[in-house]
Amino acid sequence: MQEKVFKPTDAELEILSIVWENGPSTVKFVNEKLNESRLVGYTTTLKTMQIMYEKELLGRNRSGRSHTYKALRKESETQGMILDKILDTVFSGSASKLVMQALTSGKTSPKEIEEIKNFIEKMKGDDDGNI
Amino acid sequence: MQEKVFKPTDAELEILSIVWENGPSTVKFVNEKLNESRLVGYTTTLKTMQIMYEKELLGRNRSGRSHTYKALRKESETQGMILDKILDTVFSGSASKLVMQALTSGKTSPKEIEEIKNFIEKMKGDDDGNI
DNA sequence: CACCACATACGAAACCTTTCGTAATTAGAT
DNA sequence: ATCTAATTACGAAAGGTTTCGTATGTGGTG
Repeated sequence: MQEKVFKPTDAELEILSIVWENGPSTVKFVNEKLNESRLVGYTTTLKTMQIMYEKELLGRNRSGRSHTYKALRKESETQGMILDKILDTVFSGSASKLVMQALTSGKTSPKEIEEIKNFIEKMKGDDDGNI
Repeated sequence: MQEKVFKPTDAELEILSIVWENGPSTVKFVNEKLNESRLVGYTTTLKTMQIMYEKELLGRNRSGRSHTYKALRKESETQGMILDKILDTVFSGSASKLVMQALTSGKTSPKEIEEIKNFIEKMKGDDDGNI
C-alpha cells in the first residue's frame, strides 16, 4: 500500500526513457535527444530535470562544470507501476482484458506473439509447481 | 496519424468508467457513484461532465429538468487508445514487453492466464492463415 | 586575472486540471 | 402565479505542468 503513488508526468517520462536507454546523461545530451523528435529549449529540459531531481526521479552528481543525471528507479519498476495504475483505472483490474486489448491493436508482430506464448507457457509451469 | 491524441484526464476517466458500466446517466447518479469511493461535490462532477461534453467525450440530452449523459466512444476504443500511447511512450513500442510486464505484476489469476493463452492460440491460427 | 563559453539557478508566465461557491434557470406543488 | 427544490451555468481559485527569459556561477584560456 504505497501512500504516494509515484507518477512521472509526460515530460518526465520522455526524459526517463532517454536516460534509461542511454545511461547517465547530461542535460545537454538529453536535450539534444529530445530535439530529435520535438523542439524544446535547453532551459526547459534543465528545469524539468532539476524538478525530477527534487522529486527523486533522478539522481545527479557534478562532473566538471555540469551535472550527470541518472535514473533512480529501474525501467521495469516504473513500467510496472504505470501499468498497474492503468490496469486499475482503465481495465477495472482485469489483466486479461488489458493483455487482449494490447494484442488486438495490431501492433504486435508474429515474432512477439511467439515470445509471449512461450512466456506464458513457462509461467503456467511455475504456477503449477506452487499450487 | 491522429493529429490530436484523445486523452481523458484522470477525473474524466473515473466518470467514463461509471458511464460505461451503467449506461447513460445523470450527473446526480454519477456523483453518487463517485462518492462511493471518494468525496466529490456535486458541482465538481457537473462541471467535469460539462467539460467532457464540450470535448465530445460525452453526449447529452435533456430529460425533464436534467441532462442524461452518454459516452461517445466505446470502452474498448478508449482502452485501445490509452494502451497504444503507453505502448509507445513507456514500452518503446514493444507489445511483448508490455504484456510480460502485465503478467509479471502478480495480479493475474491462473484463470486469466488460461484465457490469455487460449486467446493467443486463436490469434496465431488467424495469423497463419494470412501469411 | 580577465574574459568567454557553458552550465546551472531562479522566477514567472501560460496553460491545464480539479475544485467549488454563487447565480440563474426550470419543473412541479400549493 | 408563487414558492421551493433540483438542476444547470458561470466564474474563479488553487494546484500542478511545461515553458523559457534572465541572472548567476564556474572553469578553462589567453
